[in-house]
Amino acid sequence: MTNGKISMTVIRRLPKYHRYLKDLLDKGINRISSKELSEIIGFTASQIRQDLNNFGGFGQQGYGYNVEDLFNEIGLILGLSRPYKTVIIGAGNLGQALANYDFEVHGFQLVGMYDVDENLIGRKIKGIEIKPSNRLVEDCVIHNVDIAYLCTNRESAQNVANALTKCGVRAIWNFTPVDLKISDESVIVEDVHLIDSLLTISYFLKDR
Amino acid sequence: MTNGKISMTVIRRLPKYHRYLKDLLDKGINRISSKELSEIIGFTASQIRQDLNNFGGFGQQGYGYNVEDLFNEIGLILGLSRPYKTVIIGAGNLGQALANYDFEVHGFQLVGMYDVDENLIGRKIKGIEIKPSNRLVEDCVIHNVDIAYLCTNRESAQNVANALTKCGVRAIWNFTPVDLKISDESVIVEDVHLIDSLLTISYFLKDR
DNA sequence: TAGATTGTTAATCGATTAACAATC
DNA sequence: TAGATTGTTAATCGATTAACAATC
Repeated sequence: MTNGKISMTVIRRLPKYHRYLKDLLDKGINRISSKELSEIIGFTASQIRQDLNNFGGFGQQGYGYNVEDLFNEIGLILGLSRPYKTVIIGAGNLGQALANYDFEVHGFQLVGMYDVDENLIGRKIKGIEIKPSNRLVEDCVIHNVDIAYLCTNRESAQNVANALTKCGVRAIWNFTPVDLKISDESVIVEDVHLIDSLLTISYFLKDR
Repeated sequence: MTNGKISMTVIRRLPKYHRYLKDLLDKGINRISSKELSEIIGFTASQIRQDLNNFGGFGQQGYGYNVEDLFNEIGLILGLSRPYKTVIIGAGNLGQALANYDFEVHGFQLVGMYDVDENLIGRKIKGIEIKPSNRLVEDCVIHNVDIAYLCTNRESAQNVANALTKCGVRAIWNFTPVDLKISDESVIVEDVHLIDSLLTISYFLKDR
């Protein structure tokens, strides 16, 4: 199906399809045309058909798409068919917030939390004990961790990232305001630069 | 300078320019060419010159750009010349994390935090007392709040958003997994859909 | 079958890159 | 002045939209 040359713009729309199809499913709707989906999701019908046809012909002429089938297909495309092991580095408010999100339902299983703060070490969040950061590398190797949620301060970010790439972690979800330099190109870095997002707001507010 | 038809792709790059120029400034570098900036920021030199010339001719032929001037100009473009008043709705871990970020240095002043949880109401975060959510509308009007950080659960998100638009809030920074429906088109909504970001990671991990 | 809607090709639009004259 | 680098136009590339034949 997928041929590896799917564009980033398409990939970034996939989670939105997934969310809206879940909503439709929960509402008991089992059939939808690209035109109807267009009206609720806000992409054009043409774009929806183009996007989906990157991965296969999931629809049926004269009928549309089966909601459940399409939801499952997109789940497969997004890699939700199997679990991922995750760790959180930096167990402050943000790290704790992420620990409490229900990412497990999508297969993201939290196996460790780490911090350097003695006041946090030993505490349990969602059944996971916060451990000292010097245990991180060892644990990642033992547990075969897939994804690290990086919630440290800006100063530690690059060093922790370097350590993570050396112990087999395959992706870093980066919440620090640093653009990480990663030598291993197979490691995926997904940035959540909150300040960039906030400055976008102020751009639009400035002359109102 | 700005003519209102700047594309979203350009606008979303501005905060990154701002960050990198700050770094250069802190390093004491006061002059940079588009080529040099290109090498550290990762955009092409051509793109950098195109981007900047949307807003004015900030450079000088044969010389390049003055780092401090350019940093200040981009700050102005991003609307950082004046303060914004902000509130946080939902004072759980995420809300508290946002309260503790140093957004004040960019002029985002937190003036209120709200929650429905009796265990949280009355607590102080960074000198701000968490108040019951039924005080939100009144306070927004009194304080002339510009931006609301929406950190409620999915169920409350749309209702709170409706209330916010009615009391003059001009932007919503949306951390809920809901695509808000806002009738007032002048209200800016900036989504931080964490789950979408995480699913993008799993897309790339799936067949590795 | 007739109607509906897909899958897919072609046309358009917008964004990025390349090139170079202007000029500091 | 000569060299460097911008600002800006033109060329290319990629993404979106439109159109329609295929087909359920």
